[in-house]
Amino acid sequence: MEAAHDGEVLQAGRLEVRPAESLVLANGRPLNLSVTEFGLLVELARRAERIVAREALYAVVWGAEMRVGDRSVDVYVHKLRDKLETALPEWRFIHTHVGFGYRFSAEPSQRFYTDGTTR
Amino acid sequence: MEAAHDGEVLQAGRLEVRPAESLVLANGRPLNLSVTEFGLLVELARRAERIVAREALYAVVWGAEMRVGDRSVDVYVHKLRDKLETALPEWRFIHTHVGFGYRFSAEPSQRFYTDGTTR
DNA sequence: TAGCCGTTTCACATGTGCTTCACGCGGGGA
DNA sequence: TCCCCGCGTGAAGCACATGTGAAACGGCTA
Repeated sequence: MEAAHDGEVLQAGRLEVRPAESLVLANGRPLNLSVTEFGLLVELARRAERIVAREALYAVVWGAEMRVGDRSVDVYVHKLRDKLETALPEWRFIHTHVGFGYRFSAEPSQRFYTDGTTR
Repeated sequence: MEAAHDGEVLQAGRLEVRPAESLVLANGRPLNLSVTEFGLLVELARRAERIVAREALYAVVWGAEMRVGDRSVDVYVHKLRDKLETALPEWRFIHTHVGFGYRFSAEPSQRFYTDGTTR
């Protein structure tokens, strides 16, 4: 069945998502997310390491077909990145694949420069 | 079994809840709560660190299904916060998760400002 | 009966979320 | 080079959720 996610715990780095409890922990501390933000994060995390199209995310989180030109997913990805960045600055979780969609994956947030250094 | 709470003692910071004795201690001093206030606090404390929906709280404390638009839980959360704040100003116990419900957890009542200081 | 206490309900204040828009930037193709 | 398209980002406007004080109500007791 589709909804057998009771004890489901999605982990990525120091991020822990518990769909059944509507709870997200960063470093063990609860994150304050809106219902939509939470839904989007859950669906992204469930599809970790895979690229998910905006239309697919919209369909499952908003429960409707995405209209052309609708930027809601983009906006909410931005909100999520904000909060995740604040809670866990050392990691990046949501990666853009231009023309395809987003991919969830915990990766160190190193900033590389042309000279090869990290600052 | 569900009701084996005889010697149950719920502790959170300097707050101690003893359901079997209908007693709540703050800094060792008994708190004066009404029956409903006490019931709500017990159920919140039993579910510490988890988000509990208003409907769930109403069901277990009032023993009935919550009607849409009923604000009782909100009002009693407010009453509880009042009394807890008076007794233990340094701690915050009941946290709101907009759209989801309340979460019980003893957390220092620090006020953070944009400049990063605590006043 | 008057008064107290706890509960419920209500109205208003405040806070937060959702959608949409506008602008900017950067890469790729004409 | 210029233009177009996709995406990042901040903000405005409205809707909704929650906080809060007080009135209304009912049972109990002095």
